[in-house]
Amino acid sequence: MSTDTAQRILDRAQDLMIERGYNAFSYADIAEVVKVSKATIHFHYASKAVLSEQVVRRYREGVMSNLRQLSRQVADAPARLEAYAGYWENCIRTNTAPLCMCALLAAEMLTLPDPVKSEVQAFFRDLEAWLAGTLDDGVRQGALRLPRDSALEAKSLLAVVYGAMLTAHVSRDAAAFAAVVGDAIGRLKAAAPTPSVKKARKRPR
Amino acid sequence: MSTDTAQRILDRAQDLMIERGYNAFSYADIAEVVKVSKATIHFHYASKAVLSEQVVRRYREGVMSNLRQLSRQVADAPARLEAYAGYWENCIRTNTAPLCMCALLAAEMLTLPDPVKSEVQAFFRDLEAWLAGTLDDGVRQGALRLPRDSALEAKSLLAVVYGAMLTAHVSRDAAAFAAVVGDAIGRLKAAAPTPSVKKARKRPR
DNA sequence: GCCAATTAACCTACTAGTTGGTAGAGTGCG
DNA sequence: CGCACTCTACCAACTAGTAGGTTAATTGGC
Repeated sequence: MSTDTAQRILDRAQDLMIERGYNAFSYADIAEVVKVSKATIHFHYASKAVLSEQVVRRYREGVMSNLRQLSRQVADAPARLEAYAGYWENCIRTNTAPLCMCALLAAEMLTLPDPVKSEVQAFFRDLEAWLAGTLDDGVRQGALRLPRDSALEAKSLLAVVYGAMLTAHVSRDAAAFAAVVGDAIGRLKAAAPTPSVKKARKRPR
Repeated sequence: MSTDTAQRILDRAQDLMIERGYNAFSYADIAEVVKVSKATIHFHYASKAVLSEQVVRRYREGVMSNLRQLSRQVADAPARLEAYAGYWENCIRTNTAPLCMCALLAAEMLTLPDPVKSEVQAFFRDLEAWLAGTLDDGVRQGALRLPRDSALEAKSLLAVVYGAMLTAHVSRDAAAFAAVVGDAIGRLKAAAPTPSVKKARKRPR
């Protein structure tokens, strides 16, 4: 079935882009693994730019969908941030994905085709907004205390997570990632802490 | 003169690697600008791996030399950190170098030749050590107060700087870099601040 | 229900251009 | 001379992308 082939091409392209970014993968790489000819890839995706754009768009939508789900499932804002950080710590530790695809693409920004560039920008815009929203939730819950406004704190947290991801990637040190990001989140917790496991009263909104 | 050609090749290779990283520049790109043939580049640098390794090594040595000089010239640790951050803020704002070359190479890590990989690792090792040293200086001077040990704080600061660099690069927003990094440094300043210019007593070790 | 036309999906074989790298022939200088 | 350096001319392998043809399923007219 065709849908299947198109999906499998997209899947493998994503794998390759997570591993190598934009400049270091080729149609031939995909063709080899998916067991189709390069022409088939061109049939489904007119150009490398189009294929890459769709990969990043789907990646972004997937991430944002997961984050929205996380927001629904974990009301407590600090716990939600820790779950987010924990996800990446796990990816790094198990080498599932040692780096967020968009961190890699961000570095390659100047060499990306415009549509891909836009998707990467959208990714960080959305992620930063989610972080800011979660920080606001935490303030409303009385579980977080922000030294600065949530917009700046979200930018800072985003920077810490992606910077820690990058440096941990270089030294292959998942523990360093966990320590740095854990510390950054811990700093935002309200001074009077919920003593570990005592669940904050669950309350809609 | 040959030295001159070799130098010019190295210079231009560095420019290209700062702009595009490892995977998106070619011998032809260099040859065109330096006005020599590709064969000449191969005469001076046997392979792309060797050339890149030397570029990164020189870059690293240059950066570390500048940082040591900064340590000598600016005794006050917070001011030293701010000078370091200010350097990058300027690079980003004026688009001199919108991203540290090693940030880009860190993202490309999995596709780098081994010798280049090692150089990138050495870069971050050295930079982190310099930051830790500066933080220690600040504590000794009474100008900084670290919530955690200097090794972890250095890792955190490194992550903030490189993460902010990456995200600012995506959104082309030097102000965001300055705000995030400035905040991170500000947080480390001792609660009772030296009122701006009062120099801490200079004391060897 | 049957046959012709169309279409989606895929192929092989190719293009033009680029990649890193090499061979070997100058060139100019001490 | 011999040596350091640079060149032209080439290579095989790879790049994204194209041309043109082959299936097999789907559609529409009768």
